[in-house]
Amino acid sequence: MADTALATHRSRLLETRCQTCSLSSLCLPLALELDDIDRFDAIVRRRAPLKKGEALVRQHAPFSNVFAVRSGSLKQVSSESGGDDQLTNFYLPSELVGLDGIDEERYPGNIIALETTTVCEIPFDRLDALSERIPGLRTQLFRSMSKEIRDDRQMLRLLSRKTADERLASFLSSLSARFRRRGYSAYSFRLSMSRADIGNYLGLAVETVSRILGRFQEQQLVAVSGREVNILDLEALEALSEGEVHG
Amino acid sequence: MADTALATHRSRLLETRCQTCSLSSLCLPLALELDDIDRFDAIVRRRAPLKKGEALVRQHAPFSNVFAVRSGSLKQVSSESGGDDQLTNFYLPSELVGLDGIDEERYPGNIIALETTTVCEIPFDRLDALSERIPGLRTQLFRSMSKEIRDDRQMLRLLSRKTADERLASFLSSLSARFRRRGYSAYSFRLSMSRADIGNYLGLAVETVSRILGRFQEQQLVAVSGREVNILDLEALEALSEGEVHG
DNA sequence: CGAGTTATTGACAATGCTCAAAGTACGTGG
DNA sequence: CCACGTACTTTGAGCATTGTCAATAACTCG
Repeated sequence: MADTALATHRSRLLETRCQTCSLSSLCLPLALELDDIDRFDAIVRRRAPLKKGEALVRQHAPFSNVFAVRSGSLKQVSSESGGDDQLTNFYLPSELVGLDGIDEERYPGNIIALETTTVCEIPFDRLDALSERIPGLRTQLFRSMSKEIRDDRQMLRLLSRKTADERLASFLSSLSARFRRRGYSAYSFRLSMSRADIGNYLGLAVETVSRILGRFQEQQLVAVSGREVNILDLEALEALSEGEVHG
Repeated sequence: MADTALATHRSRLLETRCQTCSLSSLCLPLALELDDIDRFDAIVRRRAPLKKGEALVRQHAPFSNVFAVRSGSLKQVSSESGGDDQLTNFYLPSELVGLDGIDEERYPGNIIALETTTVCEIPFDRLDALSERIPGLRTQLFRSMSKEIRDDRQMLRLLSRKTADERLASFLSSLSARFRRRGYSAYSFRLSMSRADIGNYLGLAVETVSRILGRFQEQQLVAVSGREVNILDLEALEALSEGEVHG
């Protein structure tokens, strides 16, 4: 009995250690030595899964942790006075959440689970301290932030120059690439976000999202059924997303 | 003779040291002890001024330095295949340029001087190493990057939700605030960027920028003459930029 | 199974873009 | 210092893309 409990306990610990985590090659400790991974592991806190719709952090709450997504997905929504929300990001497994709160020491948006989602909680002050002793960790942190800036700049381009069709095509091919990178199918996946979320993120009305998805289907680019997506012609989508005309 | 040369040399050194720099309260070493400022100072390289239109860095060039603007201003322009450029940022004195190149080890855009501009060049590997020994410097670096992410998210909101009028109003009041923070007039300044640059940045056609600036003038919000701007009603501009209707 | 949310579809309107042309500022060289 | 060429800015007219409003259809989950 005690043996079984212990075994269960140990296996639970094991499955929640960075070294055995399937995301280790994508996540923050990706470049670390074994010893360093252990040190990093020691400051990480595992959390109970979030249910769909639950908030991981609330806008304006004091900043103290960053989070790495283990499974599921989240959205970040910033509300301004006037009730118009802006969805600024979707987060998938291995991605780091909360880095935009460092500066003002508050989280700049609500982070909401789109489905059942588990995250690792990483106290930022300890991460910062550890990054002093582990240069590789510091590098990785700088890289994550730098990448986030670059991604946002891509998004600026999307919002300022792309047509509605190009935006949807970008969105789908980018999701496809992100899933592929994580070992999932690049051609067949389920959207965890609503059409309204997609529209909000892409700067389009829900109706436009719906219409264009319909059109893509007619054009045999994708097969969409509710939130289930099958990509039929990834190349064409990618071309479209870069503004190349299609026949 | 030798004395004079030495004196000149020393004074030139003095005027280009962080401790005597008028931007020290806004720039990277803002929170450091005197000793640490000296250590930071030692890795900073001063550069000959850039002339208007000159490139500080070219897109895709290998990343090695970040830069702090000392005087003047710059724009960042990313070109994608297909010749459509996206202007992603304007940089004013004390701001840090190049942080978005860390991740890919290439600069993601051309950085072009909008007028005669001087910058401090900071080798990133040395900055990184120094940030190991000076926690306050590391904190400041994280903050700068975090702020850049937050600013970009604000920009996403602007591009995805704001009307052309709101965008221009945001642009002007944001510039006003940035000048004020740097000790310049918040009400009277000269735009170093062209209407085309503004339009590109805000996701608008040049013609729209011109028309709306004209309308703002009719409405007595600003007085614009070429690139010279006088803000007549900052409150109204700020209200407008948040989408509040105006009479 | 039914209430509420989410998605689709249609008709119409508006904001901002494109194209075109003229006017103005700028800077370079004579 | 002025003249000229170039680049930048303004203004007008028509139009396209996408948003808004409205109604219906399809899920989702107690």
